[in-house]
Amino acid sequence: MKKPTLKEVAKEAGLSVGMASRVLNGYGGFSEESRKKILKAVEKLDYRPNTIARALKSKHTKAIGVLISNIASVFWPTVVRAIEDGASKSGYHLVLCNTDEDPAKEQEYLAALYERNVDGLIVSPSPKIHNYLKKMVKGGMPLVLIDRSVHGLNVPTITVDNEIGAYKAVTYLISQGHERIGIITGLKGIMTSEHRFAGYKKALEENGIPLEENLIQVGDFRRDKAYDAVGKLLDQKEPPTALFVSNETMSLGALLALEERGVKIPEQLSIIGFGDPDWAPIANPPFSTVRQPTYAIGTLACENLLREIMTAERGKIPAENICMKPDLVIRKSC
Amino acid sequence: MKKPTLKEVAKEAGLSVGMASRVLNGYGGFSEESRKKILKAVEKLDYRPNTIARALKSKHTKAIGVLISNIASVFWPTVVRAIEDGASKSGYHLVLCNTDEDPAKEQEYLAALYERNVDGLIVSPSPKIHNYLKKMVKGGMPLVLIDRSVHGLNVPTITVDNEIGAYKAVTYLISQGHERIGIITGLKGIMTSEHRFAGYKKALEENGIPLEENLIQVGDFRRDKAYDAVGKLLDQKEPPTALFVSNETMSLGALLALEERGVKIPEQLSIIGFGDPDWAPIANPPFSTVRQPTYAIGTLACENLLREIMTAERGKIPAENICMKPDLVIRKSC
DNA sequence: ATAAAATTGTGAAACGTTTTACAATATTTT
DNA sequence: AAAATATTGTAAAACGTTTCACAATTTTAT
Repeated sequence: MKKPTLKEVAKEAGLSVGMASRVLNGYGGFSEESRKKILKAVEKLDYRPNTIARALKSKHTKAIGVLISNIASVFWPTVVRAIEDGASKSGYHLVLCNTDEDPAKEQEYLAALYERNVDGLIVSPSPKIHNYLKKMVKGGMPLVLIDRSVHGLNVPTITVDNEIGAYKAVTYLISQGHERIGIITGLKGIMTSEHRFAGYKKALEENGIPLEENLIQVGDFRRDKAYDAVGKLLDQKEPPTALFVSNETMSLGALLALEERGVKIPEQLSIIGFGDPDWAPIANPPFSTVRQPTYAIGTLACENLLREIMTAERGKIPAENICMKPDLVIRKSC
Repeated sequence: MKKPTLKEVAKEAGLSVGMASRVLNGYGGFSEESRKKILKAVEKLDYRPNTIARALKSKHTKAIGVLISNIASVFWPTVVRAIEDGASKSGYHLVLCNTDEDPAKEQEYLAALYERNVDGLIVSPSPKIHNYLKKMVKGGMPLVLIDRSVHGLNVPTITVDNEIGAYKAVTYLISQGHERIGIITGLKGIMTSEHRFAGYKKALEENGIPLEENLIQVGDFRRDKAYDAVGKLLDQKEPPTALFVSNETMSLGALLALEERGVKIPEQLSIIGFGDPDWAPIANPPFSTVRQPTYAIGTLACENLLREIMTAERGKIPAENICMKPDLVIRKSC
């Protein structure tokens, strides 16, 4: 019923606790004979080390905290899966937290994970309150930023070149002859949104197309907002002939709105979205996107974090900053 | 740099460690005066309790393990999100594990989580090796099963009535005049697959339609297998006029194959899938499905687990067995 | 055979809490 | 004013490991 302890193992084997610990951790000296005795006792009692006690003494928990906005939102499941794959290979566990872009929630989770003594953190930071994050880094907590960087925080950061991605997409639309190109942006203040918008702007500018206020709809990464935005875009006197949407979830909302209004794609409106969800090929019509290497992002984040954790001289190594280039996947929606 | 300990707090406040602990946990007697002293010291040193030490003594970690097949596969992100929402409300953290339906992985994770002293487990069990799970339950580990039940394991179980769901779907197809109805099943040996197949069978039987071997394609829940299955189905002399697909991921594969072959839906082939992914409304054509209440499943699982954890007389309460009824969502693919 | 070195083992301290038993002090009752 | 009771506080024992200092024993070198 009760978990056997090392003490009981030692007793069963007729040896001391220290000895048992040594054998089990293959550290220090012991004879072949006592090794066998201990192992036999372990077997007999079905002993399992108590990670808690170990952590208390050894200072590491083999757990890493993952803070993202929402696991139920496209992009993240794959990233988290990649992180978990990497972590479990090295015997680490994932503690998953959803912040919903809410700085208060983020801080709460950070504090809790700190109390929990996780060995490191992979965080997609919310727009505000990075002070606490900085404090943790200063306090020696290994940290890797993912999807968004934080100014003044010198830690490994895995991002996607959002500007390039958006730029490529909009440039492609322009090359197809479009001049009135709408955009549904992401949540204001969030780095990815800003960069994607910057890419949009740059593409227009380079082609001498003036920015037009009412072609710019501010979204919030959620489906319904994009759905509404499409309405506003289309109900104008001079509606856009093409549309760039800033993330997968909003692409869904936009397509839904267009479907309902019976808008012919790409005849009446061309559309391209940031993020390449698995449904893109079977959308109506097959949906053109900017694809980010989701799994790779997770893998890199995990690798970098584990390296941080392992490295004794933490902080001395200049933080690597990895920016992945997204690809254009042209299907039939433009 | 170093985390301050309770000892240091006590020293700063000029009181004993025991006193500090009492104040912080609001337990036992202490004067208003010493309360203030302790609180001031906590403030000053920015003290944070060490969860590890607390867990070692108090025997609970405020962590729950979640074992699912794959977080990157539809259905699970929402379920996990729901679980996390429920857990965090009560101060619990989630340790996320992907088993890939692999009994070996499952067992490994279970053992690790046991060593980690999680307070409870939410598990979607893989097809084999439930012995270990049973052992853990006997050992007093609170457990809630999700999506699949295990014979002989008397614990709360949250499932979907897969048979009814499939039955409804296939019955609907029959009502539309179809007689040659194909199925792409899930992975053999997994309860959900079997039940969905049973529903398919039952619907056919009730309508006097004989089961036809070559209309039954065994899938594995993965996209590519479904893609191939569609090929095999369509290349027959007498291809089916309707198709039932056993999960969301495979629906994607099937639709992709149909799209590539230029099969007109629903004119040439009607199709309906188990599981209602968010892309269903914008598929080509809008995709009819059997919808399961994903978020609710997660919420219920979490509620039941927390109840198990809280309940002192664990095991005495007869385990609740919740079976949710899925709905048919008819769109335009049939 | 003795000294030196290497090996194998023991016991106890430490990790940071919670909690129990009990001591000291203050308050009430007679 | 003394005895009984209630209130605050302390000190120390747990929790289950790891690890350090050292004791006991064996092996090797002289």
